[in-house]
Amino acid sequence: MTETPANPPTSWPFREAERVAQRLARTEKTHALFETGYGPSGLPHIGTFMEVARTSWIRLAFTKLTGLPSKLLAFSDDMDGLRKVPGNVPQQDMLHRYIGQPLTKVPDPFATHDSFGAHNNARLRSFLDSFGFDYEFASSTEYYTSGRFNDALRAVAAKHDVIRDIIRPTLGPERRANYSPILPLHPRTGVVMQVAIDEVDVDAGSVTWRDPETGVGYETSIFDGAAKLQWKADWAMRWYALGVDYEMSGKDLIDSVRLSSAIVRAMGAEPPETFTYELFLDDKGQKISKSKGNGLSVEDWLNYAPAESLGQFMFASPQRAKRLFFDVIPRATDDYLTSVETLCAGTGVAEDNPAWFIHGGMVPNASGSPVPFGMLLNLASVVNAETPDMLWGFIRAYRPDATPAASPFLARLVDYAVKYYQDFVKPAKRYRAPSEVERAALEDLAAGLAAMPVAAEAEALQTLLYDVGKRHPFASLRDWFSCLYQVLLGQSEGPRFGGFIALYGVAPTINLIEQALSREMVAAD
RNA sequence: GAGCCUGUAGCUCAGCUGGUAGAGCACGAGACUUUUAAUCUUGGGGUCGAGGGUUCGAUUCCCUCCGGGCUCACCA
Repeated sequence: MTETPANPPTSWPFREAERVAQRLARTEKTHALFETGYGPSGLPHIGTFMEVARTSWIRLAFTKLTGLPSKLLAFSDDMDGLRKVPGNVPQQDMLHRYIGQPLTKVPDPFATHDSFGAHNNARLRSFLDSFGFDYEFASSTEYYTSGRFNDALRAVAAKHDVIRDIIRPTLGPERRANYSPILPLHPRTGVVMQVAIDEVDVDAGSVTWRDPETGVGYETSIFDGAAKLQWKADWAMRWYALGVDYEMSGKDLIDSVRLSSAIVRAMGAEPPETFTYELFLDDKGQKISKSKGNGLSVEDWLNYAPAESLGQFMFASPQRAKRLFFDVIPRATDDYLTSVETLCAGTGVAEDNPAWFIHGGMVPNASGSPVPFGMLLNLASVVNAETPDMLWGFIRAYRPDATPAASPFLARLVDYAVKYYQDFVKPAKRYRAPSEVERAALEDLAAGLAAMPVAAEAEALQTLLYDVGKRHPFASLRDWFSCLYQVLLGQSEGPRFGGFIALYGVAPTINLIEQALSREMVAAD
């Protein structure tokens, strides 16, 4: 039974799912296959997360829309030849000896898996698993060697020249001369050969070619992993063989999508629905690249905010070139909180709400926070939060009902806020050196604090501050408090200081004063 | 050369299927504070890049131009 809601969802995952639904209706399929692909060269990164998350949301929308079964296939191109040795792995010399061979033939430099490819596959899987994604892993090597691609490979061989002519115009003169969609593995060296194919025997399922270095001619089977396909043909063949219904990719692959689709059509099938997303930029508007190391890693993000906020960021405007750098984290987190709030309140169409997707189509019962993340970060900075406990002290003053038990999500945010403060705000602080008058007052304060009981009341501490300030020749008490913030906390403004000391501790505060005074001595030398 | 994104308040950006512009930060004022801050209330500020077109009506759709940026053209 299908309900027809008054306001059908219009969010992009539903628009995409609609296209998949129409494709299935056209092809009379009752099961949708979504694919995401991975280059074997790198480790999982933020783009990997993005692609799987977005595809999963479309899949969720598809399920909601049609009720039909579907699957997400995470396909690793692990048979690809090792092109160059990554600089950040051990055993460089060993790896250099395997250049050109399939990654699943290259020994694992970390010696934890059967091959480098297997190692990377395992990393990919544990990465995806850590987010709880629902997917089926596929290894290109396994698919090739098991013979699963054989029929499709024969179809490619049958259209060899057509496919070659589709790709050729897009190549430079050098590659154009020897291009073939079929790359035989060298029987002696195991290298994936990019050589001219002299002859294609469709019936035998073999190709003949010549080793350009030795001049020796070979006839190689195209089946069972004895050969693989060049990238664009490989993509097309995979779509064809598996019946992929949907795959998204970055705009850098626009041309590949076009050509691979053309190849599938040449083979007499319909290419999947595709979707092109924009690439991320860094804070200066430059493209994010793994090799440059700009931008942001998943680890970075998850260090300072919950995964839900990363999902929120990835949900918004997939076809827009968004800047992805550190400063977007707080906002994404608060955007997420807003999403949860409106979702729980039942405002708007649930299926258009990012939180609905992030929580797998469910309305979370208590994933919100009574205090926005931005405010927590601000507060952490203002009160120099060394520990979550300190932050909680101030939060309780503001929101008596907010406790870790009552707001578990807030508790997570508090931890993140403290970490964010410690790693980014605190190191950037500029501590001013005290003047002579201030120095004397601070020493006076330290002595006064030393005489206080360990568990001094905020009120008593405030009185002490007040007394010390009056005892010294400050133009106004305000100057005295400004001095405390600027010299002790490295900021122009701060919390009520008596309350701060009560939470921070008397002894640590004395330490703070001593540090400030000695810091100035060092600077004076 | 081919293609993509983008140009909305000082800054960073929201504005879904067209109906006289919104948020956060910043700035101004106020409240709470025996000092300050967080917080709260409130105010100012935009010819929505330019010019055409469709429409009763366009920031929102179409075209052109200008500006900003990216991608591909070796490999995947």
